[in-house]
This record gives sequence, C-alpha cells and structure tokens, in this order.
Amino acid sequence: MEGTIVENQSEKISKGLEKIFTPAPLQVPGCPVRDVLDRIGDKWSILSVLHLGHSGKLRFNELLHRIDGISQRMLTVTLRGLERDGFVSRRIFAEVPPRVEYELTTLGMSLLDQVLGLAVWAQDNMGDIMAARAAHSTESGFRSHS
Amino acid sequence: MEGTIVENQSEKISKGLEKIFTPAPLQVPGCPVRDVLDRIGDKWSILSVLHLGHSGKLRFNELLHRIDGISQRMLTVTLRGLERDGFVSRRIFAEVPPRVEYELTTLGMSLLDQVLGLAVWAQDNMGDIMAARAAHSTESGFRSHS
DNA sequence: CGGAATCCCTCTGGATACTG
DNA sequence: CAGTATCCAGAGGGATTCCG
Repeated sequence: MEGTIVENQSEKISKGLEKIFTPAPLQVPGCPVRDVLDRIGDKWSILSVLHLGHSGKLRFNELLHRIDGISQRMLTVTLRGLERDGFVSRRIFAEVPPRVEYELTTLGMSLLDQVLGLAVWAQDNMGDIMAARAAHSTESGFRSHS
Repeated sequence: MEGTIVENQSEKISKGLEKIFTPAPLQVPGCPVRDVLDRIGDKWSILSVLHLGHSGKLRFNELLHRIDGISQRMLTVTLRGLERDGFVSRRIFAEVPPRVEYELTTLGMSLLDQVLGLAVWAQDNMGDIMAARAAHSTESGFRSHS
C-alpha cells in the first residue's frame, strides 16, 4: 500500500476543496478566501500576528522594534487593519506618557493557529523550495555548451 | 476547567511559535516565512493552487477561464513563479495546436494542504470578520446623536 | 493555443516632519 | 509615547498587441 499516506491526505484535502468550491467556484466578488487573503497577504499583517502571538500583550514601540524593518506608518496602518477585522484589540491607558497595548483577540488567536501552520510549513519546506529554485536557475540560466 | 481547549491550543501554538522564532526572530533578510509568504501572498498564486488542487491537471486556457478575473499575463507570471519554486509542473506537448498542462507537484500538494486550511478557516470565520468590520464602522462612522 | 513584450496606471509602502 | 499628515518612488498588475 504505497498510496496510504497520499490517500489520507487526498481525503482530507478533497473535503476542504469541496467546501471551498461550493457553491460558487471562488468568484472574486465577495469571496471570503480572497477577502481574508488580501487582508493578511500584505507585507506586515502576518508578521504582526506572529509577534503578538509570541509575546502576548505589546505596546506600540515594542512591536515597532520587534518587527524587523517595519516603519512607524506601516505598523499603524497594519494594526488598524487587524483591529478593524477583529484580530487585534487595542487598549489605551490615559497616562502620561501615553500607553497603548495591543493583543490578539480570540479570533486573532484562531487566525494565528492557521498562519502558524503556514509559517512552520514554510520553515520545514524551505529547503525543497530553495532546491527547486536553484534547479530552475541552472536549467534556464545556462545550457550545456550547445 | 474552562481553560482546557485554550490550553490545548496554546500548547500546540507555542510549539510552533518556538520553532518559528528560533534562532532568529523572523528577520527579514532570508526569513523562510517571509519568503514563502511573499510568494503566495500575491494576488493569484493561492487561487491557482486551489484550482489545480481541485481540478487536477489543467491546460493554460482552462485555468484562464476558471480563475475568475485573472488576465493572460498574470496567469503566465503566476504559473512561472509557482513552477520556479517547485509547486507546479509544466508539461508541453509538441502538437498543433500546442498543448501545455499544469499540475501540482508533491511539494505543491503539500502547500495546498496548508493553503486549504487557511481557506477553510476563512470561510468558517468570515461571519465573525464581517461582524467585527461592521461593528468597527458603526462606532467610528457615526456616534450617538451627540 | 500559449504565450512574450510593451505601455501605463494604481496602489503599496518608505522617508520625513509634525502633533496630542 | 503613539500616533497623523504629506510626499513620492517603485512594484504589481491590467489592457493591448504581436509571435511560434
């Protein structure tokens, strides 16, 4: 039975595919998948969610320093987006100096679960991807001396 | 024990987080997570993978008609990218008229598994997201008659 | 049929400066 | 500290045209 593992995967996968493609086959207008993907597909959302998941409650500047390369502006924009969709909560403390704490909501934790799966997968399969990329370069970069 | 489910999730999640944040905390240069996310985070890659997973082997024009809204150019670009990273195989038949068939590789199927998890999650949680979005609009759109 | 090449416009996001 | 406002470059991606 060399097909056992594949069979199991196929079964689980086809269930999901069936669900996703029913009733409409992923039409762009109003497609949940597209909508969520556009949201978390931007440059910083997933990173923010991962960091919040990792560190828990964080202040604006803490996030700013942990997320490598992000600008002040984009952190604001990203957090507003995540807050808007209910993934992140924002608590403002009326102090001086002001303090604002961000934290994943329950929905955000749920998203983290999925995103983390993808992240771990990415880490695990990075080798294969790089290998495929290298193989592709060699075969198209230069061919065996005519 | 109202914390049981959360505890279980936390355990599984913290394992993943530990893995992702070790040893470097998601630095941008050379981060696998960022790299893969940039690849599949574009407008059409995930849709293409989902359709190939759903229909199996597909020709260029079949994909073009199934993926709602995609242009010829972007389908080409997307497929080249997926092929480059080893997610999709490309078979050319020397016929007239020419025929080219695309199919998920083993690595592509593996990616499909993750992406599908996200897609199903998106569908399941679309309600909550829309609700959060609506709530956010109401509270910032207009406040109770002053 | 399955692209490649070109044009062009929009939107993302970076840098900088200012505010409560 | 935690933003907002403005400006602007560059990438993403659509429409169109041409090719094997």
